[in-house]
Amino acid sequence: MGSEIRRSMPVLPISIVMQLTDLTARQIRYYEEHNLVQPHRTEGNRRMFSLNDVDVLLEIKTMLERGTNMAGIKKVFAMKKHADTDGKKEISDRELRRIMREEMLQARSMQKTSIRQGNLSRFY
DNA sequence: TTTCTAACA
DNA sequence: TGTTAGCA
Repeated sequence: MGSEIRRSMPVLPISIVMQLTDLTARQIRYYEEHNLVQPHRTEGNRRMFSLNDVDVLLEIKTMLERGTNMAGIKKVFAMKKHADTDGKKEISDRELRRIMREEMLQARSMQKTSIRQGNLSRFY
């Protein structure tokens, strides 16, 4: 899983991430406060993001543009973490399913997929 | 020069 | 979320 290591390598300063995602530094730091991304820190306390972090930020941006609020975004990401860890464990929160369904429909209605369908499809 | 934290005429 | 202050 070498490519995975590469994607997780913290090599991008916030300025680059801003250009890649079209998000402001304020927003990026705000999403970090909410644990949506966890960039590494340099000795000088500077944030260093990985390509995976950029992907997460882009997904957040997509959901934001669609109107999803922080609460909804948090739930979806919490679910994704849960899915990665427990594989195929049943979801208890109905609202979470509703948000997930909307996310799937939205992603499907567009040309790009904001969330890997392979990870979510098994819940439907 | 760039990024960081904290805070709000 | 923007923006600014004062550091590192």
